Amino acid sequence: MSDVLFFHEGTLVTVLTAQPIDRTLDYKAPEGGCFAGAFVEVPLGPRKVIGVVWGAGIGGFDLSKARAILRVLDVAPMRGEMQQFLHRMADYTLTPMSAMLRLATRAPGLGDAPSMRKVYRMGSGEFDRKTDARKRVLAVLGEYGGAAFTLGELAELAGVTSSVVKGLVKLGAVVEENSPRDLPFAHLQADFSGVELTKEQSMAATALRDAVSGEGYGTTLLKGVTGSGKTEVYLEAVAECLRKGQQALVLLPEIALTAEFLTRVEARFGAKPGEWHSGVTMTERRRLWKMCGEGGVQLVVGARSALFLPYRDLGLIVVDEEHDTSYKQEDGVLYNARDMSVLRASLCSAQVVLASATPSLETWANAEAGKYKRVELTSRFGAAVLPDMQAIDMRVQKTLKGRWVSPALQYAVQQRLETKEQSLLFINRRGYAPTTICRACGHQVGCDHCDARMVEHRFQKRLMCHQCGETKPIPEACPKCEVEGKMAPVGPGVERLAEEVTTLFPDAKIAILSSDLFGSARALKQRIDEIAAGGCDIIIGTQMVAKGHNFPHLTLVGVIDADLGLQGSDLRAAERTFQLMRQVAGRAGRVEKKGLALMQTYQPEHPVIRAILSGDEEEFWAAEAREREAAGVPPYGRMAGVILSCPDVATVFDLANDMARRDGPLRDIDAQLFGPVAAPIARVRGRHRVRMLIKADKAVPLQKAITTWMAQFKVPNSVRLAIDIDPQSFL
DNA sequence: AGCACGCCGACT
DNA sequence: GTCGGCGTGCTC
Repeated sequence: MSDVLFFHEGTLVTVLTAQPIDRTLDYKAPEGGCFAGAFVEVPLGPRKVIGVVWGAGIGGFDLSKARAILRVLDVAPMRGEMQQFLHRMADYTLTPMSAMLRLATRAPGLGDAPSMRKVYRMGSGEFDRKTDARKRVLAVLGEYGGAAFTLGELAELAGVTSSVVKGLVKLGAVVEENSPRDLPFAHLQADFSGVELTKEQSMAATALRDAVSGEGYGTTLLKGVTGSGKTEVYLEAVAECLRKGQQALVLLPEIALTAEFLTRVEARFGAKPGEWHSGVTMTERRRLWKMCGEGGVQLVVGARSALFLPYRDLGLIVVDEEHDTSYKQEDGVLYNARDMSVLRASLCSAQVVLASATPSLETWANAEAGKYKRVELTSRFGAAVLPDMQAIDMRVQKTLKGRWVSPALQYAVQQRLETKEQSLLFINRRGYAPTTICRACGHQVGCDHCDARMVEHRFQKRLMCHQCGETKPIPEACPKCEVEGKMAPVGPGVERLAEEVTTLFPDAKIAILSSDLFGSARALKQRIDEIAAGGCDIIIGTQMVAKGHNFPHLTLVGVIDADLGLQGSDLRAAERTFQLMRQVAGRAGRVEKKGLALMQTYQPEHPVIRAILSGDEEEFWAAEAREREAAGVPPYGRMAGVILSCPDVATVFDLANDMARRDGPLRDIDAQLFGPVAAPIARVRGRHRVRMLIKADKAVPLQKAITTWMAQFKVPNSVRLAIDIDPQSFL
């Protein structure tokens, strides 16, 4: 830290706060001075806010207005590389720095005094009445050496009530002391337990270890089919990082997957890592945030926002299931955690491992171009092999109206029931039916606040809007023509499929896995564990079943509608369908039985369906790449979305049209502007939404041109504007 | 984000 | 005459 700027008391420094002010403000350094990067409390108007000393003061205002920094907070200062990361990411995503700082300080009570709690350890006092309970307490304390426990922990371990411990404190046999609540995490041992790796796995592990033990930045694509042991392999890279004394970060796409992952980490390294996601308590978050900066945590497992923790010495970032769309933040700051991981690693000379069975085209192309190394796992663990994959041609299958399971699929499920094996039926639609229509007048029930259809959720006996979450009762009479008893569900949903399956197989035990049927991640995890243990015959699930859950008794996967998403104007639809179908199919036959994956489709000759069935993934990616390159779209061109929303239609369209007319700065870099058009769902929560799309060559300064372009317009208060660099969907 | 300042409608 | 509506602008 010797090269970090120091400011003596009274010198002018500039401070970045998380307030939405698009510049830093100057303050006088406090008593005792401060370093650049220090977290400080500063006065702002009548309030006190938290900020970071960003550098030397800028001046250019009435210096008599400069106020002094109130105090320097007792947390590790922000490192230069973190400041740089926030800056670079702000420039890339066109996000104000204040919003970036908000991302980087998402821990509560940073300014609070270190919170203390009472702990209990062995004392030296002697006493006469050695009851059984008292002996047990002393035995526990003796067994763990000089360790200290909280009252609850100690009482539970000794099997006594807390009053026994308190009694011993009075006698002096146990001492009570204050200890900071924010303690370092348990030490992880890189070599706690070895794992047996196959030859292929150990070669992959060696490649990753070598990358980590070397100096400098690098990214590796770890491509492995489902069940090939990707996790075991990248945990070896984590182990190498721990041996070097550096910190590691593993990003997971969904918090439902963290519980299982934590167990695996504990088995491999002998202790639990730090955990970071929306379900973690405030106190634990603050502890982890502080320990990241002090080096008191070696491994963090978390959701995308874990990328903004203040690591002291980050050596490795693993992005598991790197293709997963949930890495793209779609509200607030718009960023892709996978891309930003690469940026962060390049600024702190760390390694990145992007793990996936079905990489995104961006990552595939970067590996092809030699920007990323590529390590591959081709064989599945143990005796399991990839399932047979077949299409069921729905044009020739006789399926009744309002029914979705074809005779061929029904037969395959029946066979599994007879041999007591599990089947999974996949449908990517929540609820009972996607639309509710009046058979008398054709009216479809829509949401009052959005231009979206209401989806029937029979389970909850309500209609729900999947845009804003609004629900209303299922109407008896048509809201439009008032004819009674003519409201009918149209199309399939996971609940309706379950109903059909119940009639087809009345004796089978059926489980539904849909994200909206579970209140908490824990409840969901418990249900998944029951199912994995063989607690049902047929699983019916939505997208969530595709993500990394292991069902060892599963030998059949049936995809109800493999065509979903194949048509439409979304450039990534083919890629996403391919990834989803591969992931779902990969669930079948994980242990010793070969699995079967059946896909119901109306277009079995579609290139994507053919690529999935043939298993020739490289050809699929190469073909997709050729098409995107010809069209000049990502990853061979750049795109940015502009989304405007406002309660008033006229205001938002007027502004958008004006923006489209005055597109000089965009033309200067030969970028094309498309739109404005109403967004696919033109009204959400009562706000009218308009979209524009900018398409540019890969090498042009797109962000700079957009900034110049935007500077021309005064955006009314009622209009919300978001720029989405590298949008996931172009609709 | 807050919180001030400031300029127009229905009330004691 | 004044209380208060929330549009606009500032915070070192």
